[in-house]
Amino acid sequence: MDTRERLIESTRELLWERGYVGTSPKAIQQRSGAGQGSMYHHFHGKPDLALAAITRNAEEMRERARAALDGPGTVAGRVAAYLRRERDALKGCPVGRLTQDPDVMADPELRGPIEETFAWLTGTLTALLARGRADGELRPDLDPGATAAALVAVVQGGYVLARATGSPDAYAQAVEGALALIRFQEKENH
Amino acid sequence: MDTRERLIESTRELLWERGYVGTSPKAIQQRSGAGQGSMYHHFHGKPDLALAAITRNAEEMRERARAALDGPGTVAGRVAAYLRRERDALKGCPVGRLTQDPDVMADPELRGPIEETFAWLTGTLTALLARGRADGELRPDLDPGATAAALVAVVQGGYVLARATGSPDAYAQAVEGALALIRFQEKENH
DNA sequence: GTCTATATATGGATAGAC
DNA sequence: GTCTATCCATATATAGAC
Repeated sequence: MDTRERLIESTRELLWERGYVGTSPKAIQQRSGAGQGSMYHHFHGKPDLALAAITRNAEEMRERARAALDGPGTVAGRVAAYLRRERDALKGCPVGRLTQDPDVMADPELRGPIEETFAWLTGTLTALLARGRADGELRPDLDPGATAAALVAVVQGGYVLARATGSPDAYAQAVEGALALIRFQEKENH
Repeated sequence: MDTRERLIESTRELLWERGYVGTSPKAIQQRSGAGQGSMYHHFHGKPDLALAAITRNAEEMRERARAALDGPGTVAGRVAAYLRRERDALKGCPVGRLTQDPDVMADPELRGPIEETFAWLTGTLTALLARGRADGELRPDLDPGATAAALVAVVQGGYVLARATGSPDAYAQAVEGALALIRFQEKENH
């Protein structure tokens, strides 16, 4: 991995662990093994480097979600696969956590990938649920948009609970609670 | 309001807006109108002052939740009242946002009130749902603990969605999606 | 491309006068 | 209780040598 790449990867990790305000250029240099001059040669500064890191975190999150949601099985099964996907719940969501970062949200460039990612995710889930409803797998009165928003929120909130309690179990419990509720939206004899 | 009180209130706001790492002593002094010496006279330092502010944020959050959950009506109605309670969704949760703050979570003292608050909240909701089930209002196969976790997660995740999209509507949508699912847990002729 | 030197502001606090 | 002075480390760069 070349220097530029190591800088991006180190920044990705640090943004995930400590957020934008909590991540200093010095910390990035130490983790990546790159020197001061090296970092400022490859990037204009902290915001520039952060943009590269955030963009990549967002892409990876979409890729992982797509993999679970595009899988085989029923709509309800794919939603379950997505929610139960292996996650390090205590680390939280690398994209969602940035919504709490005032300096990130204040900068339209940095904020962009975050906004897009959540729009894409809820949109994709909405379309999937709508298809399940059209196919007769799900109840006709289910609201795809609201349900999708609730599901994405359960994931994001599940991370908060896991961190608050110090245990990944809290995430799992929230997810299982949501899936149990979804179960009643599946029509009996489909 | 005396100086000590203004310091706590200003810190509460700043922790809410910018988190712990993003809040400097100088910013606290400016917002509260207190001088350097004044702040260090009343508190030993940033962590000490933050503890007072976090404790108060946690107490207020419990108080507000209790007010909605202890209200009149059915169990499902009280849950709905809690979820729909007036909130500034774009500001996020003053307690939940701190779970993303590495320096807060690393300090057992600062972390304490956060852990307690979420334990209390999910516990209270669990008990309420269990009562609804025992009373025959809710389906007998509903899992109170998992459902409570899912509901708390929807609230916390709803804040994330609101901030990510820049609109409080995202919060409202997630909440309504969850409430629609809960509706199917109510028994027909109770 | 990488390194070292240098620079200004801020973070977070202590000391002592009033 | 509050104010001013002072302190050392870190944040966030820029400049220029190699």
